Parts: sequence; structure tokens; C-alpha cells
Amino acid sequence: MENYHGDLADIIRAGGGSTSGNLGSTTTTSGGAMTDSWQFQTDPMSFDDFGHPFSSLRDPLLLSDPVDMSGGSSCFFSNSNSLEDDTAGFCGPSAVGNSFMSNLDHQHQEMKKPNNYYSRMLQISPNNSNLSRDDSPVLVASPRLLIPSSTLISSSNDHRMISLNNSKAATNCLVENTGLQISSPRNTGIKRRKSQAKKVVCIPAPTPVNSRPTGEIVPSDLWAWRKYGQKPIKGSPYPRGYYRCSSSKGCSARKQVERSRTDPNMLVITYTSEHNHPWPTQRNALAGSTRTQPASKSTTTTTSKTSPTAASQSQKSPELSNMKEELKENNEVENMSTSPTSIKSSAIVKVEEQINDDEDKMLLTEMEDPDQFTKGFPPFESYTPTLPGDSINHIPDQDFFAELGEIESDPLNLLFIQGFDDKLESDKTLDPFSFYDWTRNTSSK
DNA sequence: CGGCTTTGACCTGCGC
DNA sequence: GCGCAGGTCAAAGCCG
Repeated sequence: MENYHGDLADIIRAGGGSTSGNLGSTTTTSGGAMTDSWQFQTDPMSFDDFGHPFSSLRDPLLLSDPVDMSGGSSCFFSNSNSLEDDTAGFCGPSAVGNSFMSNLDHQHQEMKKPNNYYSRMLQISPNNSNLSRDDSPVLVASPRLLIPSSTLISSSNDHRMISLNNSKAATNCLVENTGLQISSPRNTGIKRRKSQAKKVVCIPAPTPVNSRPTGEIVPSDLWAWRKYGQKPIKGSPYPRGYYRCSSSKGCSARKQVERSRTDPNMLVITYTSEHNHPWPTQRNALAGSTRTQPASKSTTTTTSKTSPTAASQSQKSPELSNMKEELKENNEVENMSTSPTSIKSSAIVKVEEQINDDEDKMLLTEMEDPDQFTKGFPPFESYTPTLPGDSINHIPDQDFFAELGEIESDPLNLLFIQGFDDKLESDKTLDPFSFYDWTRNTSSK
């Protein structure tokens, strides 16, 4: 998976690294805001200060009213009776169709309102007995599409978030989904040794294609991570891997990767601290990462960023070229194996957790609807929710693409426009998260 | 040679 | 204060 990591990182670094501000200087998600210097701010696939690539996708589905929210939350998170199946909480296709959608008619009007853009976020008071002593608020993914965390945080709508003090179902579901084990006072799950800002991301586990020889699967993000530890977690059959940023020695950014104990197909990635350096323009450490990737192309769609082949394809940005190749290959693979099941595996749930000393709170923010990806990558394919008669797509396609124009210089944009135009033309099933090659991972699911 | 993963040992926070 | 469990360290070995 390091491959993906690197390649995707390369894409960003190719352009973002040279122009972006110091991420370390950016505020946390609670601070309001990504700095203005963050050039991907408007990029639908921009990255937050934790380096998560999926945190910035807009959420076309919005809940506005606390009451509605309550109802919606039960749908987003399935219900309290489904807690044992954390996939239910992930708002899979069935969940969306059966529960969530039922509320849309009542909500979509409000959703259209900019002021309610993030109103679907849930605020969970730490006083909630279901939560741990957790002194930090948590942003939890819930919507169908990812919300730009920067906007999310900076939005004044924070105050419109709905308290979940009385929403045990949602809370429990949250807990289960995130694997944070904060569902009971006794079981505090991840210990908060320090009041560190954390961001938890739940994603479908990548396929073994990107996994390490040991079977451990480590999805990539935009940074270079070095594994410094692994520990078995009580109550979970899966170990937790500890990674720290290797791009900069002084960088305190860390992340933990573990599988959901309730759904092995889901990975829970916890980002801690922030990077105190700009995007690395190059990964300086690949000796170890590259070896973790299967050399056989038949089993991997990735190419080492140090690959001479890839490098020769683009003098300006060999890494970008590399990424393009990788994505194309992934797409090809997906074309061969695309199935409702595989598409379903593309479901993404993002959970953000952050500290806000002033307002301890837990926020549910976003959840990815896998159906979105059956139509292709949002920026280039239908970004319209698949809901029948849906009018919640508060972001008209025109506006959306107008936004894209603003990021035309963005390396990611270049990637997708220049690198996949042909694919996008012929293949509308491009899965943006094929980065992780999830399509073949959950076929059994 | 530099950077990576692995893994056992050690450290630290927290509940009792 | 003790014990548990999570988090980190660091030596050893591998890889490009």
C-alpha cells in the first residue's frame, strides 16, 4: 500500500508541495480553517491538514434540522439494533436506500441552503455517558460524500450541529464504526494520553494487492509514513500499526492503522498531530516501502515511484505519470472485476476527531455512499446523488465544474483531466478510490 | 548507505 | 500503588 501512498502523494507533491503552505502551520480542524495558503482548499479531492485525501469532498446531502437530523442520524448509523454490524453504520447502499433516503424528502430543501451545508454533522457532548472520558470532540463521518473538512471546520454552521446526547444509537454506531471503543464508560477504547487532535478515517480495507507481505494492509495518503510499531489490540483480532511521518524528522504527525474489529473489511486510520512541514516534493524514503509491494504486475496495479518506466513517461513529473499509470491500471482492473459487490466495497466512511478545548464535542460529519462511485469519480462523473427525485444535490453540476476550473492548476486536476480523460470518456465506472484497489477486496462481503 | 519493517522491551496513562 | 493496555523505542535485518 505504500505504493499507493507514494504515488498519490507524488501527485500532490508534484504541484502542491511547491506551492502549498506549511501544513503544520495550518490550524487543526477545530481551528477554523485551513489556511488560505492551502491551495487544495477548493479541490473536491483536496487534503486536510491530516493529509487525508478524502476529507474534502463535498457533501451533497445535508440535513438541517436537529429533529430531522435525529431521524437522519438513525439512518446514517442504521439504528441501535444494528450496532453489531458496523457496516450498517457505514450507511451502505441498503442503509441508504432503506433508511436514509426516507428522510430526504423532508430534508433536501434545507439541504439546499448554504447555511445548512454541514448541518448534518452531529455534535456529541463528551458528557454523554456513552462516550469515553474523551476530552476531545470527534468529527465523525456520516454523509454520503465527504465534506471538505476545512470548510467544515471553518463554517459557522458548527454551532448548528446537533447534539447527540440523546442519540445513543448514533453514538454507539459511531463507536462501533470507528472502532474507537468509546461506547461505554468502562471501555474507553483508545486511551487519550494527551489532548491530541485526532482524526479517524474509516475506509474499506484495500485488497491484498496493496497489502504488505504480512497481509497487513496500509492504505496510503499523501505523506510518507514510517512504521515504528505494531501492537495487538485487546478485543480485536487485528493488530494496530503505528506510523509516523518520515518526510520530516521533526514532524510529529502520526497515524494508526487497524482493521475494524467488527468489520475486517474496514480499516480505521487515526491521524494524530499535524505535519509541520509542507508536502514533500519527493519521497525520500522508499527503500522499505517499495519492497512491500508485490513486484508482479499481475497482482499489483502499482508501480514504484522510483520506477524508471514511470519516470520516463513524464519528465516533468515522473511521479505524476506514475500515478496516472497506476490509476489507469486500477481502472482496468476494476473494469474486469466490477460488480455490485465490488462497487459496494468502495464505501468510504470518514471519521474525524478533533480537539476543541472550548467546546468539547463530538461531531459526525461524513460518510461515503458507495453508490456514488458506481457512477464514477464525482469531479468528472455524476456527482448527483443517486436518490430518485433527488433535489438535494445542492451543488449544481455547473457550479461544481466551475469549481473545478478554479483548481485547474492543481496536480490532481491535471491528473484526472489529462491522465484520465480517455478513461473517463469510455469508462464511467472509474472509481476514485481505486487508488486502494478496494474493488476486489470485499467480494465476499 | 539510507530508509524501511519487524518485534520485543520499555514507557506511560488510566482505572480500580 | 498496582496492573492492564496502549503507545513508543530501538536493535536487527531487508531492500533498492
